[in-house]
Amino acid sequence: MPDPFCASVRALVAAIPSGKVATYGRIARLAGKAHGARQVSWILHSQSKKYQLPWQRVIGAAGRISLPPGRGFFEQRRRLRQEGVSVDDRGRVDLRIYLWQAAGGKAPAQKKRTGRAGP
DNA sequence: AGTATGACGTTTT
DNA sequence: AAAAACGCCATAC
Repeated sequence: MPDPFCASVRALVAAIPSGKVATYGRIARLAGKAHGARQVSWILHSQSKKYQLPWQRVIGAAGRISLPPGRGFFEQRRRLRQEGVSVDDRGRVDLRIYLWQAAGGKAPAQKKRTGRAGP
């Protein structure tokens, strides 16, 4: 397993807490490859079973399950719901609520004033 | 070695 | 808002 990227991806995915989700791109970036989203998906596809990874907690950046129906879409939806994640019938998840944000990874959002003084 | 493919993401219609 | 086009990059053949 001389592939650090692979190991990082596994560690990151394994670190996603139950009830939260992450996106392929996010994982890829944290693992060091800004454009490795596809590779993350490939890694999950090939090694999720072997390493017991919570692959269901990784979805597309649009907040939607990327897995095509017939390839595990329903299973992923079921698993997520079982963990308490609300999933739309079309596989949509509200990232504002369920997106996992690594501790210390992002600066705490400062107040984002609307720009115009209040009423 | 070159082409096709995909559990992606961003940009443009 | 939704769909298509384009870019990326490791595997498969």
